[in-house]
Order: sequence, then C-alpha cells, then structure tokens
Amino acid sequence: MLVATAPLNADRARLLLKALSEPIRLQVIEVLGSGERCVCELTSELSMAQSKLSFHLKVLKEAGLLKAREEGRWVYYSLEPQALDALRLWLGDLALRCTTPAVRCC
Amino acid sequence: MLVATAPLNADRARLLLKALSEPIRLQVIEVLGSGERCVCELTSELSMAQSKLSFHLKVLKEAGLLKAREEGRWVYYSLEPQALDALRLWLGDLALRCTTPAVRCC
DNA sequence: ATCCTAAATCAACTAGAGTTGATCGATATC
DNA sequence: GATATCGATCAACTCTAGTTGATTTAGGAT
Repeated sequence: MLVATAPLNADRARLLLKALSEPIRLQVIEVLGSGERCVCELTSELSMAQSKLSFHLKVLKEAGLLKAREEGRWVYYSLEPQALDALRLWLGDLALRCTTPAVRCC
Repeated sequence: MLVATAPLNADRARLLLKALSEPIRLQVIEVLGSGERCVCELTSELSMAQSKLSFHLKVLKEAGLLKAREEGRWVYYSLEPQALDALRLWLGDLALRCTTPAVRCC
C-alpha cells in the first residue's frame, strides 16, 4: 500500500508507531519474523478469532508493515522489513533534533 | 519513573510506541527538543488547554520519555533522550528477528 | 492572612479503537 | 453442480483514550 524507502513524514511515522503499539499486532509481527504465514496458520498459532486477526492484519498492512500475497483462496502475509528500518531512521532523526541544551523560561 | 538504559521488554516498548503515536505528544517532544520548558511555556507555545497538556505530559513521563524538575511552583519538563535510543535499539532487534526466509504453510 | 498564579487531578462527556458473531464472495474439493 | 473452507467485511457492542471545564493543592507576592 505504501512505499517504505522514502524518508518518513511525521504522519506516516505516527501510523507505524500506532500500529506497533498494540500487543496483538506486535505478536503478529514477531510471528511473521520467522517467515511468511497464511491467515489460517496465524489464527491457530495465536488462537484468535479470524475476524479479529483480520482487523489487525489490515491495520498493519495499511501502515505498510506487512504485505499480502494471495494464492488461491489463501492469503500469505509477510513483513516489510524496510518499514521497521524507516521508523528507526525517523526515530534517529527525531533524537538528533532533540539534543539542544536547555534554555531558562518564565 | 523508569530507567531507560536497560534493554527494553516488549511491554515497555509498547508504552513508548503508544506515547509517541499521538500528534500532540509528538509536538511536545519536538518542542522539548530545543530544551527544557516549564508547563506554562508549553501551554502558550502549543496554545493548548492546561489540563489537556498536563494529561499528555503525564503519559510521556510515565512512558519514560520525559522527566520533570520542580522549582517553586513551576515544573520544568525535559527529554530523556535515552528513551528514544532504547526504542531505536529495540526496533533494530525486532527487525533482526524478522529476516528469516519464508516457510510454506497449510 | 489574603490573593494570585502554576500545575495536577477529577468527573462527565465524546470519539475512536478493538471485539464479536454473522454474512458474503471467492476458490477448492467432491 | 453442490458443498466446504479461507478470509474479508459489516453492524452492534464494549472499552479505552482523549477532551473539557471545574476543583484542588501548593507556592509566591502583597
């Protein structure tokens, strides 16, 4: 859905952060870390209602963290590792802009 | 509230991700990037209701992204830059665990 | 002591995210 | 063709996060 190589703007970074800040979605990411899976496999591995999983997969995909590959009636999901990298770079940039020494106020 | 140097567990990482995934809180982080500020200054700089700002400052502080320094009736907030670093490291680690090649399922 | 201001907290409300169970379209199998 | 299964979607619901305005606590100034 989205290209992950371009430098992130704050909005897209927020989408990534939000997508990752949910326990179930983090589980999905970690499972997919060991390779592409079809939805049925994820469902049983995470013992989770299918519609629930589907909801979270959609969020992750729209954030650009996952890609889907259809094959017959199965859909295989896998990570877009560049998305994590892009987020890391963005955080690094944020950190850089956050090192100016303190100024007195009031 | 929390020490940022130890390697993050998933829970604490989630707290950081969630804290950062909110536009107002991101603004706060960026303003504090140019140095420590008191709440009154943040309030006027972001033209935001005081209670609203206070709410978000609390979230950021509890996530370990900010620290507060009280001085008389003023409270100065500043960044905990290690928190951003820790999150970056955690993301790097997550990315590493996410590079295994695909396995066929079903 | 009285008054004023800084900042946290609270209760009531609103809005959005996540859950659940059912349904639907598509594809595979018989 | 009939049936079964995969996975997306939907509507109704619940729950949590965020907002708002008022109140509270504490420090400074007069």
